[in-house]
Amino acid sequence: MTSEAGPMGPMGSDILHVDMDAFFAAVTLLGRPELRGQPVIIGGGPRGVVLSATYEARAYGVHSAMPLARARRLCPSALVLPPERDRYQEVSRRVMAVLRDVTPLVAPLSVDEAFLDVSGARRLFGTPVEIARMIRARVLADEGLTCSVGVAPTMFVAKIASTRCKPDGLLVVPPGDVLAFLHPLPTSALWGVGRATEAALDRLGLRTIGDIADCPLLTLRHALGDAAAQHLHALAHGRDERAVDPDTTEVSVSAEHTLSVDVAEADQLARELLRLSGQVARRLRARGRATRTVGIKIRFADFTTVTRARTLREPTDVSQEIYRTALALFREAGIAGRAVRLVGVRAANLTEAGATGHQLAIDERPAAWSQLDRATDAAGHRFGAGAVAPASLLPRQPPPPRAPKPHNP
DNA sequence: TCTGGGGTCCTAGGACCC
DNA sequence: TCTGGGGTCCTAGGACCC
Repeated sequence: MTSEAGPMGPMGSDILHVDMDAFFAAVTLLGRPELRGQPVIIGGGPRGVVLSATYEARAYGVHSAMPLARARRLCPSALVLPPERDRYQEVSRRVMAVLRDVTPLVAPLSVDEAFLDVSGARRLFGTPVEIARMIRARVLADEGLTCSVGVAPTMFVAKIASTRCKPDGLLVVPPGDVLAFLHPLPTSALWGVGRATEAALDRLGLRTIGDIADCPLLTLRHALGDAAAQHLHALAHGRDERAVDPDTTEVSVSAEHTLSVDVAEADQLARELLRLSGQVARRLRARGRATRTVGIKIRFADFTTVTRARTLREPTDVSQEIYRTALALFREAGIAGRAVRLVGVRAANLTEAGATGHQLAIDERPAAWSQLDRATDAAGHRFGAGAVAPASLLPRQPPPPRAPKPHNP
């Protein structure tokens, strides 16, 4: 709980939301300056979606999460480039470091967004607005990238503010202006209102945030359930008790993959589960964590999705154990023969690795599997991820030429 | 339009315990 | 024998976010 007030008191606009503009596209364009000013879309794959698009492409109606096929139709002149995730991560780390130079109270929301509580930084760096200007200038000078910053008394108002001043903007919402700022906005501007909730609100005749504020809580509760109703009602009145929390400990780790064509063959799906289990386990080990609940996700050709999960007696970070559980879940799910478009593996219920004494079955020699993982991780560090893989994941060799049958006269 | 991959949080129902 | 109520843990599904 960081409720300490800055020199302006607890009611100042001390929360910043920093949001990079068209982040993936902007970073990619740093390496391709000749493309500046043109419609560029980041995305790829036979069944891909738009991950990011320049504002020139957005002018044609292209936006994030849109199927690439549709984006291409809307904007045939756009250049579609593959994502460069490592570069995005790298730039993200440096931008977050700029923010942490201002205050340790930085809560990253994703690679390209973060909240800051600057109430303790006034003495060093000035008012929140001055800090926002400084951050924008430094990110531009250091990285050649623009960002938009919302400044407000609460996290969610700061977030809406940054969204409404994009791109390359700065918007301050003083405490006294919060309700006048919020109430005319459509319900969908609220954090937590997506398609389904917007439709439910619409059925109640609620179109703006002001409408929600005026609606009795009980009515909202019937339509949305307890938690969502409370949440939205509070937000609509400008109330948001959350503090900027720099703790970023994950609750789960997952890996999933959409196959380039639908697959019904069990062996091929099992190989995919093996690969994804390895990815999940490797990430767990890299973070020093272990999982007690292993889950799988299967999406069929018709887009219906099932999940299955199993909680283990002891946490594990061993690739083979995660795979064995995932495979058992897959076999027990009774979906043999159906055409699958996506498979996923998830680890939840995370603990610190080694926090509990390993109590292991004697017959399965997990110590040996664990050693294999460590060796694989080390090789991955030296030779790049994927340098060492289970034999069943290696590209399949053509069958060896058949030896001529010995003549046995 | 034909829908990625990484996450978080909530709900509802069942098992189990007291 | 018909029958409470609360708490915790687990699973499946879904909404939502970037």
